[in-house]
Amino acid sequence: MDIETASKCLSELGNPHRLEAFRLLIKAGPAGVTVGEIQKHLNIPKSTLSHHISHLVWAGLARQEREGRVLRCTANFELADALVAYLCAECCNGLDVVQLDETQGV
Amino acid sequence: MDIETASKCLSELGNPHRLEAFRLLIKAGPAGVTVGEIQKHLNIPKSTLSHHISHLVWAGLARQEREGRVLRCTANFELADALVAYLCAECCNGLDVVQLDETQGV
DNA sequence: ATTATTGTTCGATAAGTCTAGAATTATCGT
DNA sequence: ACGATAATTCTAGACTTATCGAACAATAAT
Repeated sequence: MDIETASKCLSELGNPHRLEAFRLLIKAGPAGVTVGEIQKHLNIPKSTLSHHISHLVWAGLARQEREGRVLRCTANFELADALVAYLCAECCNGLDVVQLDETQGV
Repeated sequence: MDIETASKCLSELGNPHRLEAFRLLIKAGPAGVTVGEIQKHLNIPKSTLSHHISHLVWAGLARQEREGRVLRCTANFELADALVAYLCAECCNGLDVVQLDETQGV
C-alpha cells in the first residue's frame, strides 16, 4: 500500500454516504448486499447511490456482480485490511489491539 | 467515534498532501514538526500548505502552537487512534494484529 | 527602527464533487 | 412481445476544494 492508494481510498471513504455503504458491505461479509438493499438503508435516490457505489468500485474498495436483475455488491476485504494496516503502520502511534479496544469510546 | 466524525477525518486524510503531512506529524511524535519542516518534505507553496494544515486542524487531527517565529504542529494521537479503532471495528473483517502485520505488503 | 524570518490570510481561477430527475439498459415473468 | 423491476448513465446546476501569488501579521535579530 503506497500513499497514493491510501489517500485515494481514504478520500472515497470520506463521504458519509459512501462510508455507511462500505460499512454495510463489510458487515455483510462475502455474501454482499444488493444495490437495492443498500438504498433501503441509506434512503437516497438511486442515481445518487449509483454514483457513490461507482466511486467505491473505482477505488477498488467494492465489486459488483450481476445476479439476474439485481447487482450484488461486495467489499474488497483485502484492500480494506491493507488500508487499516497502512494507517496502523504509518499514521498511528505504535498502536496495538489492546489500545484499539480501549479507545473505542473516544 | 460516530460515522460523521469518521468520514470527516477520512475526508481530510484523503488528500495526498494532507496524508503525507499527517504521517510526518505522527512519526514526529509529541515533539511535533514546524510548518517549515513540513514544507521541506512536501515541497509545495507556503500558502497551499497552510491551507492543508488548517484543514487538519479543523478536523481536530492536528494542533498548532507558536514557538517564537515558528509554528509547531503536533498530531492528535488520540483521534488518530480512535479513527483506526473505528475502522477496525466497523469497516474491517474482524481483523487482529497478526493479520494486520501479515497484510502490510498487500 | 529596520530588516529578515515564519506563516497566515486574501483573492482569483481552475477543477472536482454532490445531488437528483429523466432517459436508458438489462433481466425476468407472463 | 410486453410490462415490471433493478440499476446505470446522462445531464446540469449548486456547491466545494485545490492551488498559488501577493499582501499582511508576528516575532526575532541587528
